[in-house]
Amino acid sequence: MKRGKAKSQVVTMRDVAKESGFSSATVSIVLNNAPLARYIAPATKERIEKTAKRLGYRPNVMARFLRSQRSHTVGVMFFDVLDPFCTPTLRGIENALFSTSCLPFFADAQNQRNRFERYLEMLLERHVEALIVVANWLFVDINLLADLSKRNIPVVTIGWEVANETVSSVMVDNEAGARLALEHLYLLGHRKIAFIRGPKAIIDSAPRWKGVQKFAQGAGLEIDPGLVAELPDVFDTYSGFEAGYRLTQELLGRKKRFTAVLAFDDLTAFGALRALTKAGIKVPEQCSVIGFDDIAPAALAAPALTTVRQPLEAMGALAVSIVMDGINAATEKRAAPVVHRRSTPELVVRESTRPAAGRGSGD
Amino acid sequence: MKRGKAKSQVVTMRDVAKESGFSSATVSIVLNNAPLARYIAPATKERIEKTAKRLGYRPNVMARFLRSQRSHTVGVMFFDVLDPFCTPTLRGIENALFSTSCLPFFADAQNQRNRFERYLEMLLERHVEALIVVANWLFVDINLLADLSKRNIPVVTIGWEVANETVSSVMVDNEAGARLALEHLYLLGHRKIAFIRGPKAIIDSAPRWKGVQKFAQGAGLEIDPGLVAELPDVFDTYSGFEAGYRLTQELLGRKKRFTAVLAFDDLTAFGALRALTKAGIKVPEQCSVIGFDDIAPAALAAPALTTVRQPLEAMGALAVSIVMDGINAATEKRAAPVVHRRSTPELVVRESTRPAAGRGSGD
DNA sequence: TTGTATGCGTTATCAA
DNA sequence: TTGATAACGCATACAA
Repeated sequence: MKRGKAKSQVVTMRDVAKESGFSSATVSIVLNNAPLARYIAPATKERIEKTAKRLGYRPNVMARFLRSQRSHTVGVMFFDVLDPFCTPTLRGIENALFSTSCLPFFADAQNQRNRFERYLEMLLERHVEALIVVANWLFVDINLLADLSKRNIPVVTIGWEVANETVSSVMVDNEAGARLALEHLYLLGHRKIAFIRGPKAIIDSAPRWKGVQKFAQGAGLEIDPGLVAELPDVFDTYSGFEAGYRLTQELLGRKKRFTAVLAFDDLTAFGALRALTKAGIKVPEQCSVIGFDDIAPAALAAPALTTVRQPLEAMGALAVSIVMDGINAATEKRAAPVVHRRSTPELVVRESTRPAAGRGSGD
Repeated sequence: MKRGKAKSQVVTMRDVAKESGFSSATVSIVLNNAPLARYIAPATKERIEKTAKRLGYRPNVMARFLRSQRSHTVGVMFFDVLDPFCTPTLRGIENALFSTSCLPFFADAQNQRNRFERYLEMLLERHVEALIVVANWLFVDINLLADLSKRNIPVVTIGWEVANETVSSVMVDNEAGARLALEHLYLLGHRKIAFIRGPKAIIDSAPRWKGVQKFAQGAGLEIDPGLVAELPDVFDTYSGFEAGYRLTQELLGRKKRFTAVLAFDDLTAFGALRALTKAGIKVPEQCSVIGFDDIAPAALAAPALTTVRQPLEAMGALAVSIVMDGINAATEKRAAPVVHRRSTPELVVRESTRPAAGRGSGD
């Protein structure tokens, strides 16, 4: 009944229609520049557009969804957004999404499975057109994600790969990255190198170690098992730091000389850095340290950390382009191809590495 | 016409109605546990609920919005999400929002005014029920936000305050924080202290400096103008680091002794740390450094940074509770109160500060 | 070149 | 205790 203007500050299409003197069908056609707009008189168009602007009309995405079945919305789910890995990835996703006029829903599982599931539910209730999962370690039932794909909702994971035929993924080329890191140390003359391997449960660990082994083999570098440590499978956000610290102390305790540490990731490297510093060993003068990831603190540390950079922003953008392809495929009733992309890591040389001390320690 | 079951994997309420043999009205009443559900036969309820579960029915939030005018969605807008200030804040927001079953849209202005405006537009099109703005420095036309408030969309800013009667805000008590920092140095015996003040354009700068001055006055500590530097008004994400580095070098160049540096924020402190290290001055042995914010890298640095902690997660949660009050007020047609909250900072003592060197440098 | 009518998935009002 | 029906804001098929 009473359409009180008291309540409704929101301008609807009907308001524009009434005000401009045309039907809402015409208004719809004009404002959306639909195919039929070809046949609308220019004067009409102009009048409608002007009143729309004057009234401050804004299309209602939700009402539109009811007809078009398009929500112009995607879900972005993090396993743990506090992981420094996530922020640049998020930036990359946001940036790429911006030009598609899709808006992302933000969800953070906080490494809890039930939160993950609840968020999946909420995302589904809101009919996201795609889902991007930024993953680090938590293990989620693959079927949950596969279910989405079956509903024709494209899913892509970043930093984690599902052994599954229905979910796309974007990961850095871990093997190449590890090779880059070791090669760097090798070219600086380091031969006694300590390694802190990643936890078994993390998917990146194996390929990184493989990269190390392959390079070592090719270069004739011997990996001393006495200089190899491995991170345990515990996953608080910053556990890598603590563990890196502890393992480096332990390595130091073994009384085997080493002139460089190759850490699983930057967090571990920071832990190593602190342990070395505490032990009175100067980095990089007496020992070099190299990390992996290039998270923000790497550039801030003193000494600034040499590391292998994951192109996280680009990976985020890549993920967006993959799901967008999927959305377009779905719209055109084509099957969305599932792809697994590998991005190329890059060596970033800063201050924590330098040529192996001539004589003095090594050899 | 043909309602092909080929396409629609989505279960609607009508599907549940058809399958259970009741009308969709009844289904709606039961599934929402509406007041009328009191009068529905238990057997009916059970049957409906079972079929709903069996079919995997999920309410469509958008369709629901059309009737209820509630989108169960809020906007979270960042000026620059790469600022380390943002991540914990985001976590706090997300965490508090989770229990309200509102889902946040993520928007990042990347410090660009036009992006900010475009996102505002997109958020409005999606009928967010509230807006939380996580701000650091960019200056946005206040009226844009005030407009939202006028539409009964509650707005709260975190880390930035609008000189305006319609937008709520949450900030740390900068004055108290600065006092905490200086007091810490003072109690450690430092008397020759260098200061790096914040940029004029940042709202936090003035109150922090006021806190410093007040404490100095109260304690009879002299602030040597020759030991005071000020960050310039440039705002790339990490410009504070560079500037802190440069200004510390300059301070060092003035040849005036100082035994501690009180930096505007952690980024600046990291810059100072590096400059000191480069100059061969050991921290904290020869010079203490204190920051402000307690961003993640502070705990990772070697030495770990002593700083004043902003309770960012709590601030995010507080912002959520403010807008939720606003939403509830709007629902009940009450006026939403505008509030300005100050959160209490906390001193975090780590490794970068220690008692002033007995003799040797100071005095 | 433009208008009318219908339906998208829900919920609220009214009848039965 | 339950079922028709209308309406939310929009876009399309069809009519004019």
